[in-house]
Parts: sequence; structure tokens; C-alpha cells
Amino acid sequence: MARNSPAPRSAKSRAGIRPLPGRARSENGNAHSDLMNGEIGLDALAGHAGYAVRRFQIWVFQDFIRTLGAVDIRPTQYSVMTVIGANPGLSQMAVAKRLGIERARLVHLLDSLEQRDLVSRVKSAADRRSHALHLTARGRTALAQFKRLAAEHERHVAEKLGKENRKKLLQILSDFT
Amino acid sequence: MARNSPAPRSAKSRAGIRPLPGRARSENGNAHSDLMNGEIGLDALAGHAGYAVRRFQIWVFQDFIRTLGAVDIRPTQYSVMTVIGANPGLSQMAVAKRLGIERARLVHLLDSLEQRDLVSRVKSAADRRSHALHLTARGRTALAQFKRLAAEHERHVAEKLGKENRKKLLQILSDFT
DNA sequence: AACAATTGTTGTCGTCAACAACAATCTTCC
DNA sequence: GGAAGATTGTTGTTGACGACAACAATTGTT
Repeated sequence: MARNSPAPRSAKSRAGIRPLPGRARSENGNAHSDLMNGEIGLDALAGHAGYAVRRFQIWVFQDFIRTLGAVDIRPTQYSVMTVIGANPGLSQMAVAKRLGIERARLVHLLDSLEQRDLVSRVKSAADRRSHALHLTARGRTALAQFKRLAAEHERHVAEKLGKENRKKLLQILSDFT
Repeated sequence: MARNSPAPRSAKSRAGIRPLPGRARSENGNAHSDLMNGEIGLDALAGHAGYAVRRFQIWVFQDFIRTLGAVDIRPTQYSVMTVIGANPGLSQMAVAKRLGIERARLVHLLDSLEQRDLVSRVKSAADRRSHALHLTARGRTALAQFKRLAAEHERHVAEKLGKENRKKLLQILSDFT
């Protein structure tokens, strides 16, 4: 989603907020039509849950990335660490299934987290094909901080949606978690 | 790495090593524990709107892509055509802003749609930098069909969420459309 | 006329989902 | 007990996508 490689200059001042109201006044067509007032209709799009959700998700992720920018943790990395932290010893397959990400993708995610000494792959004695995933000591203390920042992010969401709306949203989508 | 190392072959007499029977904790092994029943806790993740939304969005998009698979139209393409259909003559900049996509990205999207004779770029006489976007005749009839299929997709969403929940969801996220 | 801003375009980079293939290692079944 | 099939982690590829940067053409602004 966003540039967040640690090396290049941080996308700090970026203020990656997207232009919601989009005062897209002057459409180039000539004098005709009802668009002149700057209102660009969405037509059928307005009734599509998928569209609204896409826009919302972009906003949420950008806020998450920005709020956890200081610790350089992205949403997926956070989800992986959270699940491992709550269920130490899980295999990569189990984590991938639970989070709905491809095991192929998880490989790179874990490579990164392991390099940062946040997660460790322990060869399982029971099934030598698989790895038992654990947080390192450093990973545990780090996760605690991540959770505090993530809670702050979640407060931003609550501000944006309203407390009750956020709650209702979580309830409506609870089947997908 | 582990892939090509030919050495680690035999040696490992699987005789003595066994998975510590006393352990009732979450272990990678398949033999036991709380994972067997599929119960993998999400911990803090369960309270994050972003996580729920991400999972939901994946589901919705997959259903959309599948439902409109016969006509080979993806969500973003549909959104572009819908907006152009409802506001003929818009510039690329205006469409990009309204839909929250990069104008650089829109170039490719329009290239594709133009190649399929669904959209046409008309050089604007008013501002010769910009293009006025229109649906072709073919594009208009095609969009009508796309909308029917999209409506079917939306019914799938309603089935999944419940009619009322879908409505509430659209209302909660209305600021983002 | 000179200079700043906008529009479409091209290109690069990184994220991400979906596959396919593979070696190592279980599991199953005869 | 061993062959056949399934699973796990891994590597690689493809394509959609968001964020940026640079550029030519064209306004607009002064």
C-alpha cells in the first residue's frame, strides 16, 4: 500500500490522506450538463458495499501505517505477530489459514520479522516439515508497544466513524474475522 | 536455503525424539492441543475494524470478480465506466480524483477499456491538454449488462450480511464514497 | 513574454493475491 | 514394510494496485 521501506526517506510529510470531497469542478466538457456545479455522481456505485469498503479500507490502512510508522509495522505484520503471540507454536500453515493469507506470502513476512528478531521459527520435532512459530523476547515487548499504537489507531477509526458506528461495523463483519 | 542443501538427509534417526506428551499447550504437532478444534485466537485483532474490513473486502471483490467473470470486468474498471457513464465528458483528472485512484493508474485502465471499445478519449477543444471521456455506443449497452451482473453480486453481499446489515454498512461508510 | 501550475503519460518500486512447481517430510493404504 | 498420495515450507511468476518522480504539452498568471 504505502512506501515504507526503512531505508528511503520516510514518507513523513506525505500526509497521505486522500482527497475525499474532490472538488472536481471544471470538467472539461463544454458548457453542458449538470456537472458544472462540481458534483460528480457515482450513480450505481453509491449502492455498492464493495466500493464503500474499498475506500474505507484504504483510509484505515493508511492511518494504521502512519500511526505505526515509528515502529515500521504494517497491518499484515501486526496481524501475524498478534496471532503468534496469542498462539505460540503455531505452524506457518496454521497462521496462514487463520489470517487468510497465502503460505507463500507468509514466508517473506516471517523472513522479515525473523530478521528483526521479533519472531523465531523453531523446527518442530513432532512434524519435521513444519516450523513452530514463537515471538522472541524482543518480539513480546515490541508487540506490547505495537498494541498500544494500534489502539491509538483504532481510536482514530472511532473518531472517524463514531463510536457506535464502529461497534456496529465490527458486529456486522464479525463473520469475516 | 533449506531447499538445495543435499546433506541433511538421513542422520536424523527419528527414534528418540518424540513430542513431549506432557504438553497440553499449543504445539505444532498434530496430535493434540487446543488447535485441533480449529480454535486459533485472534487476540487484539478481533477488535480492529481494519482487519474485519480487509477480510470482508477480499470476499466482496472475489465475489464481484467471479460474478462479472463472464464479461471480464474488475471492480475498478466497473467503477470507472460507471462514473463516466453518469458524467460524460469528464477529464481523466476528474475521474481519478473522484474515484481516489492515481491518474497514472487511470491511464492504463482507460487504455484497456478503450482497446475494448467501451470508452473513448475525445480531445477536448476547451482544454487541449485533457481528454473528455465518453462511453462508446458499445460501452453503453455493455455497462447496462455490467450493472445487472453487479446487482446480482450485490445480492450476494446482502445474502451474506443480511439485508439490514448491508444497508447499515453502506450508511456507516457513506462518508467514504 | 516569462514563469508557475495542470494534464496526460511513462516508468519505477513495493505490496499483495493467486498459482505452479519443487524437496522434504508425513500419512495412508495395500 | 513400502509405494502412493497428501502436507509443509519454499521459490518463482503473473497481474492488479498504490505511491512517486519526471517529462512534454498546454494553460494561467503576472
